[in-house]
Amino acid sequence: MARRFILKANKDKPAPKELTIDYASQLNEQQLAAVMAAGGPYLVIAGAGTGKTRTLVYRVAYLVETGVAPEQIILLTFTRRSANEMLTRASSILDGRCNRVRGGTFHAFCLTVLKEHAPLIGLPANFTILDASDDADVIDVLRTAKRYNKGASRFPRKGTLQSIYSASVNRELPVEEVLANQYPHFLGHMEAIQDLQIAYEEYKKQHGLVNFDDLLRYTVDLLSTNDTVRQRVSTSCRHLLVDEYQDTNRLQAELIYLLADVHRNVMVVGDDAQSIYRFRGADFRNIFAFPDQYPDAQILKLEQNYRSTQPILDVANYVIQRAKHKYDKHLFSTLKEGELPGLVAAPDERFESRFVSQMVLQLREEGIPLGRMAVLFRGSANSFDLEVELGERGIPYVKYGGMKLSEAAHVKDVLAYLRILENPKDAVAWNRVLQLLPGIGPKTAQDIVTWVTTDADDPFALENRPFSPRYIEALKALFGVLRPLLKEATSLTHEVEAIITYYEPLLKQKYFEDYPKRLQDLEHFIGLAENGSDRSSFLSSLALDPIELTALNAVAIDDDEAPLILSTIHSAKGLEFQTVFLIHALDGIIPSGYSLKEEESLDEELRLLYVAVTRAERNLFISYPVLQYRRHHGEVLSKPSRFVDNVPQHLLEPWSLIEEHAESQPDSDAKTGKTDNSSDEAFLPF
DNA sequence: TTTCCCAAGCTTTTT
DNA sequence: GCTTGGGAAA
Repeated sequence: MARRFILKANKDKPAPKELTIDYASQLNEQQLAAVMAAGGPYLVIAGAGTGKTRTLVYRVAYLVETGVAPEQIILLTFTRRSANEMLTRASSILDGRCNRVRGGTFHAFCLTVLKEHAPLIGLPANFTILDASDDADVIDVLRTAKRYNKGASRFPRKGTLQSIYSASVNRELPVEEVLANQYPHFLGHMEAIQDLQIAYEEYKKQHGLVNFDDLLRYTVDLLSTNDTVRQRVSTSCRHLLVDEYQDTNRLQAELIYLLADVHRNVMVVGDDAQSIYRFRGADFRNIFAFPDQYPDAQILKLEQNYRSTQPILDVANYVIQRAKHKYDKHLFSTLKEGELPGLVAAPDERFESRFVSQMVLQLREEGIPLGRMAVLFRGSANSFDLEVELGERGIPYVKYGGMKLSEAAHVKDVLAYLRILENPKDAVAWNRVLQLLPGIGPKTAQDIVTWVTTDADDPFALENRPFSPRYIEALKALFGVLRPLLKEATSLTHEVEAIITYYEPLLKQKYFEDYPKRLQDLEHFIGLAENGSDRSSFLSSLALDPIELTALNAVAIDDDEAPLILSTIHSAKGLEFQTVFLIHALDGIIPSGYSLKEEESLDEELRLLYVAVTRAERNLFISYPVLQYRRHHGEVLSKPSRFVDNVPQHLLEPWSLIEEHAESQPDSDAKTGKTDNSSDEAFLPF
């Protein structure tokens, strides 16, 4: 029988200093309860726009003010962007005292733990982090080596294998089950897939390679098997704050549990109606399992929405109640009045883009800054047409969720050289670098990688090596650049410059059509390296927090005014905007065509739409093109998203677009039944 | 073994 | 449209 011992307050202790922040006046009752909560486990259920971020920010400040050492507070979030934002806000309300609070993604946190304890789990301290495509490349090398690609029936491709293994780690399920659930057509290859996985795990360990999943998994392994380390790490995080708990997967929930081992001061915040990472193993049921995991957990709720007007919330409420799995949510706002959200039927994609750009300009005229408006969409390709239009009209924008700088082939090439310097056993990097040389293909690269990564003293030794004259000069040139950089400690900037000087001719040869554009990216890259501290953290931060390619260009275009935001719905999570445009609201896009088979994934698409709608504060436009271009079919009549179709007109007002000077109305398609005389109209001058 | 060319297949969301 | 796999020439 466990006993409880009550520690009495120390009467002699000086009274706590007065709090600098007047919490009661800045927070509502529910928020205040969460902010001033004592230690122990808490589950905070917070609907969209109810001040979740605000609550976390004040909680951090409150803890610091009441004497918790800032570095013992850990704020775990989903993106580095939101962690930074929260910590900046906390620091600003508390005159910088929150500066040393630790915050970041699960992955980044795990990285710091692993860097410190790498040897304990058989990893070299200079291990490299693989992004998803590097990870797939490792798998591909082994897949080819084992000749699985030669079989009679189709074997999964590298990317598919990567997803299979990743799902198995994140959901803590055997590969067998992942195959049965998601890839039944590959069940015939089960043994080969399992065998390949063993080889793959072995290969990664041998070459000091760690993928995103490994960061989580190794940390959980380390903390659950090593009591000393667990207690030490847990003690160093006296207060755990976890944002977006509905998007954690089993592994992450387990990690939190281990981190809270010593003190159980863990506050998780989330909204089950906003869970949108099922594809990555997230399970919104985690949030309901929390009280089972922590039987003494207290449940707090934030219910009042401060973000949006009631008409916007009415649409959100209407939408979410269509879910098969019902949510106990009904958002209400203090802002009763507001514009009715619009459902814009554009004749085609061009019209939709013109509508958005014109409306953006009009609203800017009315005084709304560009940076307070956002265009959201399901997949990053959905905004291509709009991007062209914005470019033509000279409207600056940043796009989140598109191509990342570090995903561009030429940047990956340069990163590969750096990775070799960091970890000379990094076989993926070697492979990439070697295959850039004329005369070296997959086979030769493999052979060279073997001898280069097994020689402990000097990877660049050529004596007794079975090289061929076909490529030896090129190889010597490569080694000639890398060897001095590896031997002598120089600055990161110098390394990057030396590498780019060497790489430039190769770049010119490989991409002669658009090589100046790529060279420009590399110039940006040098700039980043100049700001980066050391090579190791530069590489890992690029892997864990890749830089949006358009962000760099947008800064170049205009640095006076914050640009318009273009973002996938996923990347817009947790953010809010004065005006939101949701474009391409089509059946097959949102909900995505892939989700139609399963009720559960269909629900997730619905939650995604819910997230998009609840980003808006004042104006919301949902638009879709009536004619859609489809690759093999040409122009096709599309179906508006089933989620917004048939929303009563008093909630979502139909708009139609009329060409200026045109006599006749554009084809109002009878099937949609939307364009009638009561519709609002927007004019599109040329 | 590399490299070049052509056909076929796939194509969401992210750390 | 872009990657991947196969086949053939160098």
